[in-house]
Amino acid sequence: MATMKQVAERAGVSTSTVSHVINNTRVVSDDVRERVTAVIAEMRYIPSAVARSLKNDRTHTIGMMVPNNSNPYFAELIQGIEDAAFKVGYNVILCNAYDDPRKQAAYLRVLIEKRIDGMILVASGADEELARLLAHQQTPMVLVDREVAGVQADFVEADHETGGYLATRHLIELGHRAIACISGPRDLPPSLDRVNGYRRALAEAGLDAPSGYLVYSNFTSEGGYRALQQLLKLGKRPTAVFAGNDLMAIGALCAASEAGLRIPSDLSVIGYDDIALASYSTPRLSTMAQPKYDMGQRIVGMLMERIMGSAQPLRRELLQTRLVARQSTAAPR
Amino acid sequence: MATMKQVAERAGVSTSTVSHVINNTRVVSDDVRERVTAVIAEMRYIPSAVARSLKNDRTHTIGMMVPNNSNPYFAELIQGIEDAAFKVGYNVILCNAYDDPRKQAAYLRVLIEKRIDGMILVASGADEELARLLAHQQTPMVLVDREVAGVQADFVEADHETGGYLATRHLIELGHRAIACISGPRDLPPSLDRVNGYRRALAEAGLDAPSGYLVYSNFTSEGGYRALQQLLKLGKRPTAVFAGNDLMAIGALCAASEAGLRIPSDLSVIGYDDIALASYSTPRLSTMAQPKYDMGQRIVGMLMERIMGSAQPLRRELLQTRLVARQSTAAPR
DNA sequence: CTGTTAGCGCATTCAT
DNA sequence: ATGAATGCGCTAACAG
Repeated sequence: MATMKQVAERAGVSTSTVSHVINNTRVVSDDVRERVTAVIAEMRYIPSAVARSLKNDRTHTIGMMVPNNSNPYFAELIQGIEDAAFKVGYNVILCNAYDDPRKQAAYLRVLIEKRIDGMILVASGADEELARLLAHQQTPMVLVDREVAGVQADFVEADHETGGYLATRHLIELGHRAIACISGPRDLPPSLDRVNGYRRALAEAGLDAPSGYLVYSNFTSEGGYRALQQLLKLGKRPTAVFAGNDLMAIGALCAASEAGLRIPSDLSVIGYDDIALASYSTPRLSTMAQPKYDMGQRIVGMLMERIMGSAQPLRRELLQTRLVARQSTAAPR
Repeated sequence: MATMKQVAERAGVSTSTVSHVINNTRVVSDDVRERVTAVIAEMRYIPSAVARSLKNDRTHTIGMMVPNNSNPYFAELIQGIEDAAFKVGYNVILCNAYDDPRKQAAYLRVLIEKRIDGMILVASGADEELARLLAHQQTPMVLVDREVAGVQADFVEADHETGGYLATRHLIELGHRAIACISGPRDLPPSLDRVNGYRRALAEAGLDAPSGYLVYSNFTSEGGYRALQQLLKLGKRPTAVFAGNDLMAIGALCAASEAGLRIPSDLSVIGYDDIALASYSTPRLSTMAQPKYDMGQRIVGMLMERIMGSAQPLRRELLQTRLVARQSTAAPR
C-alpha cells in the first residue's frame, strides 16, 4: 500500500505539500497540485486513517452497543443511526451484547482501545466492570432506552409509560374491559414503564385487572406466543391484549390463531415499536410506533455535539410514540 | 487518556518494559511486573489500538457491507458474523449500502482508509468505481450471495437454484399444479437462481407456468403483498406460490388473507430464508432455511485464513438450504 | 508558495 | 532482566 512519502518522492515534492493538497489545507500552485493529484491517482494512493487518527486524536468512528441486532426494533434503530452517522462522516462499529453484561464490558473495553470518538449504548444490564469502565471514561456517550446506574450521560428514549397508557386507552375506547398485558422482562425499565402506563389507563377507567392478566415474558415472538397460551388458560379470558413489543404481539397473533380465535373479533391485540413487518402481519398489527428514525437522528446529533466538545449540561430527550391503529384491534363482541 | 510513557515514568521503568508486561512478550521480573501492573490499574491505562495498528499494520477490524440491515435475513447473518468475529478478536464495522452502488463505493473507500484487515461484501450492484477500487486492492475479502464482475475473491452462498427447486418440488409433491412465483428483483442473481430452480422443478414435473405466474418484485413485505394482489387478478389463479424470500411471503400471506383466502386451504405459500419471524407468522410459514449461522461461521473462517496469509486458490463454498414445512403449505382442495 | 521537522503511542531491534 | 532508540504514516508548526 502506497504511502504519502512515496507519493511525495514520485511527485518531487515534500510530504507536507502532498498532505495539503489532499486536505485542501493551504494554498498550492496549480502546477504542483496537478502533479500530485496525478501521482496519487497513478499510484492509487489511499491515505491511512490509522495514522491520521493517531495524529489527530479522532477516529471518526462511533461504537454502538445493542442487546440484539436480530430484534427488528434494534435493527431499524441501528439503520437510522448508521445512516445519520455516515452523513456526518462517521462509521459505526456494531456490538451485540446478547444481554450478557460480561460480553458488554469486554466490548466496551475494546471500543475504548480503538479510541472511538463516541458511544451509543443500549445497555444490557450493568455489571461492576461496566460501571467502572464507564465511570472513569470521558468518551462522549449517549444512553438509549436504558439508563445505567452511576453513569452520567445524555439519555434518549421514547416515552414508554405514555406509550403503554395510550395503547391501553385505545383498547378501552374500543369498549374492552378485560384487558391483559404481555410484558417484556421485569428487570428492564422500558418493560416496566409500559406496564405502568397500562395500569394507569386501567385505573383511570375504573377497571381492574385480575392478577393473571399481567404476564412477563421475553421480547421475542416465542415469548409472546407462550404468554398468550398462558392467558388463554385463564377462567375469564381477556378480550384484548397489550403486548410489550411487536415481536411478542406477532407471537400472540400466532397463538390466538392456533387456538381458533379470530382477530380482532374474538381478541384484540396491540403491539409496540411498529417494526416494518407489523404492517404485514395477519391481520395487520395495531401498535404504538416508536419514532425510530427520529431517534436515530437525535441520538447521533446529541453525540456529535458532545464529540465537538459541547459542555452543556446533561440532556434527557423524551420522544413521543404514536398510535397506529390497524386491523388487530376492534370493539369486543 | 494515559499513555504508555506516563505509565513507564510513574513505574520507574522504560516503555519497552511496560509494553512487554502488557503483551507478555518477554521475561520480566515479578517485582517489576507487579509494579507496572499496579500503575496501569491505578492510572486506568488502556492501550491505544490506533497506535498499535499503525505499528503492526493490523486493525483487528473487518468491514461488513450489506444492502440493508433491516432485512431480517441480513440482520441474522450479520449477527452470526459479528459473533464469530468477536470470538477471534475482531470487530465489525457495519455498512448499509441501501442498494446504492455509489454509497457502496464511498463506504468501501472509507473502509480501506481505515485499513480494515478484511472485508465481507454482500454487493448491491457493481459500478465502475467499486470494481476499480476492488480490482487494485488486495484486502482479504469474501463475497456473499453475489459475485462482482472482475473481482477475484472467495465466495460463499447457499445454493439458490436448488433451494428454489426444492421449494417448488415441495409444492408439487403436495399435489399443486398451478404454481406461481414471486421473485425478487430481476437484476439480482440470487433471485434469478431461485427462479431457475422453480422452473426446473416445473419442467421436471411436466408442468408449465402461464407467463403471468412469474412476477418480479422487491425483497420486502410490501413487494410480496403487491405481487400477490397482482396474481389474484389472473383469470386462472394459482393454488400455490413460491416467494423469493420470507418478507415477501409474509406480505403475500397478508394480501391473501385480505382477499378472503384461507391459507393453506385456498392457497399454499412457501418462503425463503427462514427468518426468526417465519415461525410465528399466521399461519406459520413453510420456507427454505438458509444456514445463516453456519454461513456466518464459514465466512469469518475463510476471511481469517486469508488475513493470516493463506495463499490457497480462490474458494467457492456452496451451502445447502433445508426445507422447513410448517402450516402455510398443504395439498390443494 | 513550499520544505523541514517534530511527534502522535506503541512494538521491537539492538545494546548492555 | 532491562533500556535506548527507531519508525509505522501522517499533520502542522515553523522557517524560508
